[in-house]
Amino acid sequence: AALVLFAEEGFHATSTSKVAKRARVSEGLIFRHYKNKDGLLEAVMGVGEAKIKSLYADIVLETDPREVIRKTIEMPFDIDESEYEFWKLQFKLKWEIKTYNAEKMEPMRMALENAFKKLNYKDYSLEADLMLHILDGVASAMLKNLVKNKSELKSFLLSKYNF
Amino acid sequence: AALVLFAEEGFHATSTSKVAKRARVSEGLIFRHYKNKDGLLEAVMGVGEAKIKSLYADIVLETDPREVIRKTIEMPFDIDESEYEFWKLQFKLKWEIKTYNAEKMEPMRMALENAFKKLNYKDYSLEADLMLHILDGVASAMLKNLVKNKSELKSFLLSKYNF
Amino acid sequence: AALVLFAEEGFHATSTSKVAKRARVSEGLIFRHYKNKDGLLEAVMGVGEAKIKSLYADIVLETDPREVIRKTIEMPFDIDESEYEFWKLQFKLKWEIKTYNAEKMEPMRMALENAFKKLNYKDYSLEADLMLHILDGVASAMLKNLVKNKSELKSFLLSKYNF
Amino acid sequence: AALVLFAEEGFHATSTSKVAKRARVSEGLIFRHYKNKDGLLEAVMGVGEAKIKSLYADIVLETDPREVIRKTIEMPFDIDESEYEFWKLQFKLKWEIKTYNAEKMEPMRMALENAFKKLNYKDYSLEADLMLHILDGVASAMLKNLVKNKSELKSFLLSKYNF
DNA sequence: GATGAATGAGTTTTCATTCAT
DNA sequence: TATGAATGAAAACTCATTCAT
Repeated sequence: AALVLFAEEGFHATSTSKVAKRARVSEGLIFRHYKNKDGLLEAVMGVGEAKIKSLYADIVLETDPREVIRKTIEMPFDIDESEYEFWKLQFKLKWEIKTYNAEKMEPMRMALENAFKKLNYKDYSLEADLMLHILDGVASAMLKNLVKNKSELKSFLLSKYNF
Repeated sequence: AALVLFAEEGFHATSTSKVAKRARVSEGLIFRHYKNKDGLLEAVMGVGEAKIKSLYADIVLETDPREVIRKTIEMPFDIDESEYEFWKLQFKLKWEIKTYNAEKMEPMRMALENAFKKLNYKDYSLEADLMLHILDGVASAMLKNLVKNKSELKSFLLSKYNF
Repeated sequence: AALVLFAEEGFHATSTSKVAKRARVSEGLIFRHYKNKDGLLEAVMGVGEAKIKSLYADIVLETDPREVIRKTIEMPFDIDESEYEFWKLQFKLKWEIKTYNAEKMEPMRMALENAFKKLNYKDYSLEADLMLHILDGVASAMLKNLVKNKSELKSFLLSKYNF
Repeated sequence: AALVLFAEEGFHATSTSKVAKRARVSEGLIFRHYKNKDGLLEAVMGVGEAKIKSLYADIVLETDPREVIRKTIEMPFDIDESEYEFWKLQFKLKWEIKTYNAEKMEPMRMALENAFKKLNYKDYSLEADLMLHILDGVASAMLKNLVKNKSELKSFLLSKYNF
């Protein structure tokens, strides 16, 4: 319940009472389980952390450089719409919470850089950066429901990298 | 003051009393001028609206297609750091506020689409979309201070479009 | 403006800003003229005082006892509907304001008592009291728009006292 | 606590903080239980509603017409002084609150009308109306402590209706 | 494990009042 | 005489959090 509400309205705009009502439990129970509203947020983000890591793992462990790039591009398009709320929250929090750590991305960046290097891209480091920015932009747009035809955009992006 | 604080902490996390203190006025004055906390937000966004429109105008009125693309790419890099707070707010609000309208972008998109068309890009419409997504991603990263070397990234992006 | 609003919404529920807006003057002006919100109330009531006194005068100065009673009964029915707001305020204030003095009524009561005495009513003092209570009740009902047919009620009341 | 204070000072002149202090609870609790200050008022009035209904019931269900009239006249005099605050509030609210419904009185009026009819009063409807106005006036005066000798007034009134 | 009554500090908002112009 | 910007205190209301049960 917290996940959905935090995603919909934002962390600060969501009261614990709202969360409790939506979850159909007493407000007190939240604090019994999570100590804090912040604790609740951490728990919600913890679930995310795991999800994100498993997503990245598939890419980071990939050895074929072409596959690294393909999988990276496909990643945002593979998110099931049922998980949009969850991801919306993640993206929102990157703006809302000071303590949101950017280092989470680092392994991904390294994997990408490596892939571009192996494929003899000149500015492999910049290529990696740019790709992450692109995917951030694309994912943002999709989560805000601003992309009408996703598969079209996906094919287009892939074609840009010779797929 | 509201602009800075809303950008720093988010709209909901900023109390009107904080705004008043920062602005060195009484809290009451805020409500005399803006009626609501929401009214204050609207006013702050109104300033933004104007700024954005004038920025877009330069691009939308440009006739040379190559120039349209160059100017578009350069736009996020031309933002003065003193204006980062303002833009951070705009980007944050796109997530936080339900009523934030996406149609603001439409003229820009049309200008880009046209430019790509004139330059004989096959998927001109998708090219326009993608460019906007890229710039959204790049700008986001810059506002979050995640880009170390901006000019390098700028050149790199320009080179991708043959500049 | 104050009169109307105080009557409609009550003294405490009416803000000076509302009064100013309705009167189409600045809020400051109210305080220039009346010093206080209480001062404004006093001024409004002062107008009332005069009105009431002149109404009473006609009865108190009447020498014919029958006429005293007739005039007293007719008094609430003779109020023009345009003055209802004013009287509503007076009645409201009797409940709302601690300092509302009941002695205002005393001359009237004396006049009535005297009249009943002259007409050989046994309990002339109680007759006077009762008549004032009746008229208070009747006037209240009329001001609250609870009386459909006023002239009928008036005739009925008069007939009770042999008119 | 709210009942007493609303009665003493009026609804609008009583702050929720005053009510909380008097009730020796936190201010927040008021809003937890009643949602609004208006909600609190409604609750207070709800208690009144019940009280009033039970009072009326005794009269409305009475079959002997003489008894109906006697009981009606006696009603305001039977109010215990400990309940004056409560009734003061009811009377005050009739002026202060727009939504105060007059239909509450209707059953009483019908009972009275019927009684007068059975007793062959010519203008039975007007007699009923008048009696209610009288009692309203008498009760008002008593609640404002304007009646010195209540039992005297009561006997006097009863005698007027041949008791 | 779960509830719900209760709290205190804080938030938004209102309002009477002041004051320079 | 009149305005309107400004204020400070208080009002209504919210909310994270505690605690006895």
